[in-house]
Amino acid sequence: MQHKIESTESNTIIITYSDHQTGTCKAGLTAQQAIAQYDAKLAKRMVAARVAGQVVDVHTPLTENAQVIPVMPNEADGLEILRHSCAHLMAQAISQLFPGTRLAIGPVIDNGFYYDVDCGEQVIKEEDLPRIEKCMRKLVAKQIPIERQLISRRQALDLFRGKDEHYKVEIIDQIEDDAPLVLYQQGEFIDLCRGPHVPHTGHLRAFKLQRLSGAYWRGDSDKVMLQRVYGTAWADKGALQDYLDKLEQAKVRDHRGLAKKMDLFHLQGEAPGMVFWHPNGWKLYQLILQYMRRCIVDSGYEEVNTPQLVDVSLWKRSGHIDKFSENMFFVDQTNENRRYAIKPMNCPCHVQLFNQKLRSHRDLPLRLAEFGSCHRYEPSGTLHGLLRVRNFVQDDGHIFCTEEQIQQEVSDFLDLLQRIYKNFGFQKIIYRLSTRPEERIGLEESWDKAELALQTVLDNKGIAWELCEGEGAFYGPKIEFSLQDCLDRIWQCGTIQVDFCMAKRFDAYYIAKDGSKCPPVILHRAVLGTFERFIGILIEETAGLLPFWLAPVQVAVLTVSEKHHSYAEKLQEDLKKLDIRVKLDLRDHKIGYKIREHSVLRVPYLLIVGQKEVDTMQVSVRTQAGDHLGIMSIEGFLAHVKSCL
RNA sequence: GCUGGCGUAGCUCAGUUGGCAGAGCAGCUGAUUUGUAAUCAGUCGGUCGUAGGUUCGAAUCCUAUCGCCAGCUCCA
Repeated sequence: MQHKIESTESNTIIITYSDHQTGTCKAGLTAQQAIAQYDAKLAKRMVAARVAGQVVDVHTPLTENAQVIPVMPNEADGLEILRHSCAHLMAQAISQLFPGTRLAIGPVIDNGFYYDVDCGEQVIKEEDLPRIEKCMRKLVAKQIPIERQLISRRQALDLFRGKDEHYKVEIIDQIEDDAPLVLYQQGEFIDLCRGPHVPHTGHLRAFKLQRLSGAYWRGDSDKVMLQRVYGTAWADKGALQDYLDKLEQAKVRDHRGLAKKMDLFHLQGEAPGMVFWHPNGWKLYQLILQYMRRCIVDSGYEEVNTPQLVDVSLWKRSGHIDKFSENMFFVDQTNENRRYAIKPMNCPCHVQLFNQKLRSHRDLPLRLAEFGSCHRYEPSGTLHGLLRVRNFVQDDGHIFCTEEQIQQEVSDFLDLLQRIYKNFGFQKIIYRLSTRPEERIGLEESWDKAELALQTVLDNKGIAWELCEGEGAFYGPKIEFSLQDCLDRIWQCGTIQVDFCMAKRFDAYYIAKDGSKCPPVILHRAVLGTFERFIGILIEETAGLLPFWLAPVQVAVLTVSEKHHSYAEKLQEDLKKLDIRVKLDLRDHKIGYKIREHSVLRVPYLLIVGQKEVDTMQVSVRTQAGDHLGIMSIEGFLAHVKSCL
């Protein structure tokens, strides 16, 4: 189907190229033809055109004077089009190989694309992916033209109903706009799509299907589950290979593998989602905890500790039983005929602490902190190493304050958080504001106030943030502070949540200036989030090469032979006295063997001790990265370490 | 929880069509006394995740179950 060519007053229009040269052409010429006048090679390789700033298909006819720039496959817009077309190509191949397949959606994602399909009884297996790829390549070789068509809503509905494509029908039904719908056709394959697309399948040269998974139709777990096929696509084979190599490299940073190598922790089936910390891992954990303890004390918090098992009556009152019980563990103590909940959060207990005294406005803000062990029953399919567990400790805290104090407290918290993340070496923090969810407690006007307060602080600090509508906690909106793992998956770590509800539920109040009783606002906040997740991310961020201050073992002393043992032992004692975490390796192995082993364990510094060092009372220093720092005195080594901190 | 895949020695992994459970590393023993990412030899080690079933015979086929992996839903 051809585009309708609008008549123009003059038959000739002026086009401007990317280098600001101008030319003329007949109205109705396509963007590609216009580019071809200027550079035929470019026109052949272009995947789309930017006409007057709008990205459109190459076949789009030009109707008025405009700048016309080719969109090439290696630029961002071009790649996106390429990937989108690749999703269609894959859907075409799947439709051929799995007759009766119904298509849902096939969008572009970071680095690639996916398509959700419903093959009825047929199951796409991992081993089918090469088959689908092969079919795709055949379609590529045919250079099938990809044609755009405009179609009325009625025609579209008839078409897709006729094909029994009920997902497409549902999508069309939900498009409110009365404008004509856009179809793209390549060979026998037709899909509803906004486009633009590459002009023919021959442009899709570098792609790979990656994995399969299930995905609910419209992301709703009550709806049918579709089969999702993921793929990646690039401008050329080199870029594709670079990306695949990068993925392999990233997997080396996976904290689960590194934890094994570094002997940090393990998980086992009898305690799903709960961590067995090994000595090295627990050292790291404690170092971070002690650091956080110093930070919060310096920031005006008081540390407390509260029970892990609390009678369900308290959780009924807090609202957790209503809104959160699916995520809670319970303990039935039958000989007492009592039911306890294992705490999923510390907040209700902190309110109990607040309530133990009559509080004055002069006591506010009251900042309570707790490194309390919490348990949450997370669905089994969501558990993921340290990044998603069922038993965790947060660097949790609750600030009891007045409404007027919210902004200052949130602002101070953000400063603290940014300082701490920087100290751990994180550059990229993702800020998200999550607003009221459907399941919630509290008054609408309280939510209005709380959401506004958080947004104001973010804006005042000039922070770029995303809005996550409906994703707040049941008791209040929150700012989430997220970090990314080795595969760029986003994990929420820190958070600050405004809560106007919890205090009222527990009749918590303070005496205001005018003598009246007022419920305090409670700010729930955590900088790291959970130690578990934070450590997982930290390991991936550093690829296990922890900064010196966090290395479980900071220095290993390795002897060349038995003759050097007593000197090495003395060295160990001296370093211990200086609070350096040191390990001595006197085993009967060659020095290369010992170096390899401690390098794998990611020990930052290896001190090699042989005859030369014994004679001169020095050490030979090697870094984990394999750099030789030469032979130096202990003092010289310590000075070097200090200079690197 | 859902979909798909996987589960074999401490670790990383082979194991063909159903036919005696394997390798490398680690461990242990011995030799070796070593100079910057794996010294040599010998040796130990497994109810093949668990429970049923089919079969003359199951790591292999079937069913259930637990766990893990990827994604979905959910979430720090």
